[in-house]
Amino acid sequence: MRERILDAAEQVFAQNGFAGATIRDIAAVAKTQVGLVHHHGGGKEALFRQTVRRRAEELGEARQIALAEAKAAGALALPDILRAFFGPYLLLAETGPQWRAYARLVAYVSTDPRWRDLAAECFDPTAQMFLNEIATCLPGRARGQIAAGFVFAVSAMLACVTASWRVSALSAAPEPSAADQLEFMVNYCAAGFLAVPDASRS
Amino acid sequence: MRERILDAAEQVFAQNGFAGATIRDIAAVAKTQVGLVHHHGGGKEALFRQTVRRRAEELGEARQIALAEAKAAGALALPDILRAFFGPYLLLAETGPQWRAYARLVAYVSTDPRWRDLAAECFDPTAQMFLNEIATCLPGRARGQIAAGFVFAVSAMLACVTASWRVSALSAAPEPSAADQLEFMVNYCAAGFLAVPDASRS
DNA sequence: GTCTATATGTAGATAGAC
DNA sequence: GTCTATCTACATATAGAC
Repeated sequence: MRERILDAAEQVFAQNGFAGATIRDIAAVAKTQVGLVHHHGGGKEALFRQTVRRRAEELGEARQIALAEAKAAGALALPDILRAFFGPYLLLAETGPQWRAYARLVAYVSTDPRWRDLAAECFDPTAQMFLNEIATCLPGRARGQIAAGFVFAVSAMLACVTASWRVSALSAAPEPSAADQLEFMVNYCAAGFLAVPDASRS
Repeated sequence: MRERILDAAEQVFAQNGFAGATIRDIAAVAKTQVGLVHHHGGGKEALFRQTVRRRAEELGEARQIALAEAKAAGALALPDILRAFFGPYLLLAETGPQWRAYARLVAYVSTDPRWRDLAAECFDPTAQMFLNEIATCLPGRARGQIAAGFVFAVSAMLACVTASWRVSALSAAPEPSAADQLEFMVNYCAAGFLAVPDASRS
């Protein structure tokens, strides 16, 4: 039951945001009662935090494994690092709508200062790990610039999933495959990072 | 009075999203009554649409003027186009918190399918104009790829404004000046666009 | 146009039977 | 653990006096 409620909560929160979601909607999706959602979820806010945390853990682990595998395969270049970051999520996003909906949740959490602590708890450890790898590929760049480039890359990835309908509307083109999206993002962001001027040579 | 209500609505909507905002909050910020907000705004949804439209028009005009001025100054290169797109907003964002809050509103509208028509109405005309200019700089690239790169650039700009606190948190660096942010984004996105492979030469 | 008062619905949360 | 019934608060919206 607990799992079913979390699944339902995730879907409703992703679709409507925190304020727009209602316990009643969640109960309806989970085919259960309002009281049970409270019983298992511990209130609306606690339920929200649980849903974000649950997938953040799984995704963070997949990314760290992908990074470790890329490292084992040889010296890490910038595109390899980005692929290890983007790839696991795009793979998961293909497994079903739940992981696609999660992108909206992450976008929601990572731009709202209200969830600052949740974002820090769920996303910062993995982010710092990738930031360190990127920094070793780009010696001489200021840490702030690398962090800015990384936040751009994350927002691009989220836009890729949450706003693909806008890309289609603007270009009258069909949606590309996940593999094409991955290569596009890796190329775009790697080039963007390399364009950051080296602060130590000026 | 109407202006004061729109100002208040914009602030509250940007801070809490559509569902999280309440007419009561808006009335309180505008220092007026709930009934008046309905009277002038025509209901919550109509009020929301008005707030988004009002600034979209002003921003779109500023961008088109910047583009025309850049064109008059000589041949348009990719960084010139991006500067004409990013620059006007970053300038406005420095004039006060209202324009900074607007970035959250735009991010909200442009990722939620519920506001699809509003996004199309407010943002597409200007977007198409810039897409066309970018396309002439990048002959041979598929329109879909250019649109994807453009959506990335927009999301990066929004992230720059709405998630600058996350950049600071990740890097322990102070926030850069608006001029530095502009140059960073122009460099990053221009390089990203140029990395898109030419579909006509394969 | 402005304000008070109110109608109507629905939110989150809980109490208590089984 | 599960379900029904209900409490309390606050949401949008409107009616009607001034």
